[in-house]
Amino acid sequence: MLKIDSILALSVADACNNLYGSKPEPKQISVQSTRSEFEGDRTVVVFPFTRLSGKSPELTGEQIGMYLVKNDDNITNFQIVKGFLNLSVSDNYWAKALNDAVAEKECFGLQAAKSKPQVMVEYSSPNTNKPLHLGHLRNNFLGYSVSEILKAAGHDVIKVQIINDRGIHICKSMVAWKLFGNNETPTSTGEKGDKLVGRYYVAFDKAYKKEVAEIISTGKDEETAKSEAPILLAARDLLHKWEAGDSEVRTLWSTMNRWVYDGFESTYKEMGVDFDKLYYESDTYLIGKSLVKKGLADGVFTQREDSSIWVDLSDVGLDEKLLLRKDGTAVYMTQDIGTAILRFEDYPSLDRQVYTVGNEQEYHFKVLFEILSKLGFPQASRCHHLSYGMVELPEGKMKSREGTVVDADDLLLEMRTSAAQLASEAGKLDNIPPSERDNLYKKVGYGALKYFLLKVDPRKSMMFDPAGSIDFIGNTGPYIQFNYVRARSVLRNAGIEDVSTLVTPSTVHLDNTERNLLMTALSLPTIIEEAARSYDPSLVANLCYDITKSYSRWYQDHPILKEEDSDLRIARLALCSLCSQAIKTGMGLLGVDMPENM
RNA sequence: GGCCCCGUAGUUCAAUGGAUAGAAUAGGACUUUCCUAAAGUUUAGAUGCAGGUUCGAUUCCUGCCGGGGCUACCA
Repeated sequence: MLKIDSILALSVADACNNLYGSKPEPKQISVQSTRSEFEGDRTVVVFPFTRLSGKSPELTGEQIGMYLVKNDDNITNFQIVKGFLNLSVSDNYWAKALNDAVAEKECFGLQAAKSKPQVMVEYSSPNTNKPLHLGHLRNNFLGYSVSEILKAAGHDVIKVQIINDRGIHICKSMVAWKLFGNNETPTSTGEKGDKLVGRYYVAFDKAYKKEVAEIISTGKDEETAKSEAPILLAARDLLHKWEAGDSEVRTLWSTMNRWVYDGFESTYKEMGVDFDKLYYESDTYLIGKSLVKKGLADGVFTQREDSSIWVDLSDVGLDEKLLLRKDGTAVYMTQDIGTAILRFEDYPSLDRQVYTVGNEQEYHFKVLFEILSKLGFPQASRCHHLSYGMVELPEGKMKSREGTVVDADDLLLEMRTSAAQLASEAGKLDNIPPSERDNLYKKVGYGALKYFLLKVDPRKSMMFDPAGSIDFIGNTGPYIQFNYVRARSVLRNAGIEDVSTLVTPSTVHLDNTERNLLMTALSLPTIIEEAARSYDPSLVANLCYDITKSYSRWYQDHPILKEEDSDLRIARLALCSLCSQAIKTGMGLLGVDMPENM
């Protein structure tokens, strides 16, 4: 929806009112881009107005078209094709639209900061026993991008994650490290902390299975063997000591967690994502427990005879859900209630929370939001589960047991080296000072990866083929970067310091290709709004591609610097500036850095 | 069994109920004395099946077929 479309919608409503005595419903007025094979810029679908006119679509279009040309200065001409009214918009209007957008410079497309409600976006929230993998990359890029998009749309955004730092799984790594670790540390081995701890988690599993097999071979059944394996008992013992606050256990726990956090931190830094605040499960699960007990006292929850506590959601079409075990220990939901409410207390003006979590947890979040609602939080109805699909490999889901997990650090490294290799093969390195090369490889390699993961509708599961690697040509991040670089190069060669000096005279006539390019670039503000409303970065990614594709086609046969008509030259430089700015802003919202040379 | 999501060119992705369903890639044919060829031009190729709603359906409704997920006192 462009500005011109809102103007046209009003004019069309006027036309109907004057011609037929009543206005159509706003949503019946549909304005879209005119298909390139027809003359005109914007197209109004006239079918909905035939009810008002009582005439054929052609005749109705004819009458509205004539009215518009006569009464709206922006419209110079019209044509009817079937039930479609194709309108030609004046050169004057396009020149002004171009000038207005260029004058906004880097603010084009953005709304005033913090002009809309405060939103919290949670993303990442990994398990501290496993290094980050491809699925986390989608999660992180998505959460980061949605945060940036919400900011661009005017929201005050707080980026957070919940760190799952407590429970039996952590104790397993701790046991294994105590048994087999020989006091290794990330410093002593030179290994990333998350990888080191992940290795001991695997070591636990291996030792556990071995013990289970041994017990079974002595004649016991599998069930018994699984619950009696000494290493598991040792892990449980650690958990009890942890909960009792045993200082030795707590020290080891915080030491090993520190290793993991440091490892994650370096990966986050590499990915270019960040957080404003971190929440730890070890801090929130007790809050959750007390809130559940309070809810019980307030009559929101119910207690069974075995003393377990439940919430009954059958009134909203869901089931009963356990909130506290009969032994009084917390479940996942307990902690999430505690975390959510703690956040509302931490940020009193928080309008809603957005949870970036895989789609297998849709039910969980439905339940969580219902519970928050029952507890009297009006924000609950605006909370949103940003539910995304899995990243699948050609052979199916990633499975750590089968060793098909695509490690995040490995993939980032691979993207960097592929970018380096391609740059060198294409002979691009002469333009790039050696000191800037690594930085460029990151921009291009990570740009390819982020764009690849974000251009797909988040809700859909997507395919990644490790053997095929991610492209750098075609509909890719580097394609967009490359055209940005060319556009920037033109502006540099033209010696344009301040783009707001590029004022296109109102008499300049832009051809079809140019007007289409302009219209595409001008849709950035609306697309950002839509993307914010639907929590969908793919809309922004697709627009960046559309602009780039149009730009690249146009660039091919429209000289800019060599254009002799000085007014037209200014208009083209302005277009060049607007497109490069729109692309840079859009890609920035995806977390993709744009190089100035490549 | 119940509930939810998804089926579009060989492949990976698009398409507020609108015109002849768009791209990319892989295949065929081309373009470089010209602002960065990681580019551009051109050719060929798809809505799972069957109904319904209406001026018009990839989109909305029903059934079927196929794929995935959820349905734990796991996280």
